[in-house]
Amino acid sequence: MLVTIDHDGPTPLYRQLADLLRAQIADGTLTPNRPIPTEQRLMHEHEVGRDTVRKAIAILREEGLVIAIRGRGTFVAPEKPPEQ
Amino acid sequence: MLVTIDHDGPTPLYRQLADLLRAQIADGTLTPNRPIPTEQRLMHEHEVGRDTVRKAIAILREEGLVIAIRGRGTFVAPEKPPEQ
DNA sequence: TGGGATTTGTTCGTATGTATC
DNA sequence: TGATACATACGAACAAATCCC
Repeated sequence: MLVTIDHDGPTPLYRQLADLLRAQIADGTLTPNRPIPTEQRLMHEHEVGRDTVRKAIAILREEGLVIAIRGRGTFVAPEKPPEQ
Repeated sequence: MLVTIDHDGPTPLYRQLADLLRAQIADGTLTPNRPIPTEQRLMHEHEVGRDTVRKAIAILREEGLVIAIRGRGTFVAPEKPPEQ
């Protein structure tokens, strides 16, 4: 993963991180029913605070892309059946 | 609770909110040793920012009406014994 | 059975930047 | 200039659920 967070740009960090994770779900780097990195890992990998990580994940949760379970982790949502 | 915050009037929002909460303590809507609504709840209920909520609560803290505890909440101060 | 580690959830504390009036 | 107000960002403490030995 070469995509990084721009700590200086105008785009909020939490939105950049949400975009990054969303892209990883879209391209298969993160797969359905499997956990995404923990908040701690995301904090350290991207050098952001927990607040930023949680805001990013909150966006993905609202979008239905991930499901967070206390004590277990946050998982990529099951694949949505193709709508017709 | 019908009292609302006037977002357009001349009175600062944080002072309106402080007045509102103080009134709720006075009339028993908020009771001693019990938590007042969280910052998040106050933000959403009154449609103001966190900054405004915290400024309002800061006033009540200075007045000794509430006590804030990190990780727990903000509580109406114990009843003051009648002074004689 | 128990206890510690992990992980997400909640809440207040603090600082900075921007915009508006 | 200063006060008001919101958004962003990091921290700290506590709570609850889960996992593992």
